[in-house]
Amino acid sequence: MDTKPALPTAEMICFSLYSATHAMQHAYKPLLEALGLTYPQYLALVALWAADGQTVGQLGVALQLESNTLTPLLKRMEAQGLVVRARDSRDERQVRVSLTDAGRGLQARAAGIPGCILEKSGMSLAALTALRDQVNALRDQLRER
Amino acid sequence: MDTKPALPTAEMICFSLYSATHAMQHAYKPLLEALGLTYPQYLALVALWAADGQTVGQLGVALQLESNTLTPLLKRMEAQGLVVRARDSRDERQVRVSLTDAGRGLQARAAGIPGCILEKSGMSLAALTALRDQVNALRDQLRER
DNA sequence: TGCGATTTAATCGCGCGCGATTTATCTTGT
DNA sequence: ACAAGATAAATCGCGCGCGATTAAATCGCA
Repeated sequence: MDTKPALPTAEMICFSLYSATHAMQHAYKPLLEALGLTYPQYLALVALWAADGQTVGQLGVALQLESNTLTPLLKRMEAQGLVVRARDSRDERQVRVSLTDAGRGLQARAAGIPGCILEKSGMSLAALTALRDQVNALRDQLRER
Repeated sequence: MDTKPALPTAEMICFSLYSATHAMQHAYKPLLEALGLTYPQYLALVALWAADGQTVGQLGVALQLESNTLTPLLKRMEAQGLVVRARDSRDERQVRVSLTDAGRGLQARAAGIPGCILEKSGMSLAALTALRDQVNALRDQLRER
């Protein structure tokens, strides 16, 4: 009654990434919904905690997302009171995204998340770091052709 | 004017998978749209090429997706004439998904895709296989807790 | 200075993913 | 044989991702 996941070799790497990403988001979900966040929203907050007041474009570079994804996401975060979006007075084309007190305040409440995920992964920090570097190398290869 | 992607250590593994998955789908896109397929539709076809006539649930196991994702996806593929969906006469709860001639015919036209992706990845088959196994191990760890 | 080219966000449309619920069918225990 | 429970797929709502397009602001260069 079982289905062998008998996918060809090259497809399996893609499927691995695909399903591992879903599993990762699934692992984050209970931790994040306690904070009222989705996974991409959390990634945006992490980027803003590291550097507040970034433009939409800079966030796009950091998160590898376009404005067509970021604009509605940031609007929802603004509606939640986590960030403020404002045109840059020096260059009105750009929109700067700044944390509110509530947005900054979430950093402390989210402090335990990385450790919790690390534990769920069942891997050592060294192994995860090595894996990360390989996955990043693959991603960068794919991006530049 | 650049943004350092200065994300904390544990987040970076997740972000790696997240962005590598997007990069992978981006790499597949031009190859797949020549066939009129999306990436999840292609994965479903690959699974059906390996084993035709699977139920929605079996496909869900193979692709790690639920019926709430698969049903509309398969309906779109049926509308394109790639598959047929039919209730199993032995157990009317189940729906079997079978390839049409057109769906089977795509296999030949898609034969070059894995090699093309392999080339774009810039990695050896051995390296990709090793990476796949590590990513699968991480995914399985995350799934079972 | 002025006008076309470029840059930046925003908008639109569509296809996923998935939590939660619903409907139809089958199984089980008595 | 029948009701209670279990199982399979479908439905609903919402938040991404992203290709394509649009609108506004800035830049470049004659």
